Amino acid sequence: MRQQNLRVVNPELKVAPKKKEERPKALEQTDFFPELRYMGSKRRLLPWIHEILATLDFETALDPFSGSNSVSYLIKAMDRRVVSSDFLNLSATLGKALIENSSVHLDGPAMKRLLAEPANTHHFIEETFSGVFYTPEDLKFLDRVSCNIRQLDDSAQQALAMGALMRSCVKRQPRGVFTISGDLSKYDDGRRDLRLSIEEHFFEQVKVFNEAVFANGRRNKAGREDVFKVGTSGADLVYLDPPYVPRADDNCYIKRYHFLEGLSCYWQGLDIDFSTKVRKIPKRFTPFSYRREAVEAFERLFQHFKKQKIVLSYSSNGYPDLDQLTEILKKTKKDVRVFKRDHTYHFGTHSKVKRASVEEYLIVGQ
DNA sequence: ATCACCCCGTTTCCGGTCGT
DNA sequence: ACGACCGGAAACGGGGTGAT
Repeated sequence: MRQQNLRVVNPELKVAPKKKEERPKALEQTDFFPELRYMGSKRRLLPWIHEILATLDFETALDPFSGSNSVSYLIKAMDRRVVSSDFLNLSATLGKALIENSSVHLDGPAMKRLLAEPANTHHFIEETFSGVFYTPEDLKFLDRVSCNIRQLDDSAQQALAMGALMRSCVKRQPRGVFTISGDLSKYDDGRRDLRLSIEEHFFEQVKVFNEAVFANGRRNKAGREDVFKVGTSGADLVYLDPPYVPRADDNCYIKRYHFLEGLSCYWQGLDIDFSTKVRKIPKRFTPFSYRREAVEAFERLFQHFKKQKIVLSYSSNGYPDLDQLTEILKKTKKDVRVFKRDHTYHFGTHSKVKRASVEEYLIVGQ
């Protein structure tokens, strides 16, 4: 405890607690959300998104680009029914653990089974990623737990354990992306997360995921659907956070998170490209990644959700630009409003390099 | 209360190939 | 020639923490 805290202060005079009381309950719950270091994550924007969602009348929300599931988590915390989906299995897994699951935890018996030495151990991860990521002990541990996860009876427990395992892997990496490999000692700045083994992380992350589980009195769902195949019946709002075409770059999530996507299904049915240094899996197609197809993709997207209120998350970095997007949205929605907010990246790159200041948008159409 | 030091993010850059 | 695409990696300052 700090010295200053020992000073006697009249609690009535303190201002800070008053502020705390004013913070919405839903946002308090989002403090428990286990963030991945995920590209495009809206976690820091959750208070702003909450503010705008709170003005809208809806009972059931779709989140078909769920990603890290942070916005689904927020909407669940706002006591609405949530249907979360993504075309990545890692996102669907996080959704099953934190959105669909309301009550299941990883208890003692489950942990015992997860950590047991399996009868017939597979060595796929150890054999494939030796010298690429992690230590041999870490890789052996990943093989062991991966095998044991599939032996659990409860699918929510499986998802929770996989979520904890994925977050352990992310924390053990010096950067949030799986594009750097080999000798990563130059990135070692002494931080605690790099000193812990994946096994040590796993124990911590199981606790974190257990504490993140909550119920909101609704039957929430999480799945892995293409956005154009997501069912819309019964939903009155859709939150859309599609990948966007960057100005001069790509937005491929597989290239950054291939390891987590593979891990989430133990690379079942996935082809590994051994010509790549980091053992990548094939990129998955989405029209939102291509300049040629993005405009048409948005037209189809808005058409697909023509009966729902649309809340579209977007940034000034993207193509097509805000004006084009609002014009497209006006084809299916009478009332289109744009909320803007400056987004300063807390971390990141190249302050010497000139770049357009980024504005985040929420475009609401109803 | 101040300040040095530690932690750590994630977009953007770079150099290359491919397709037209 | 040109832009799209791809694999891979760098950047550097904000914010937290603990010692003083």
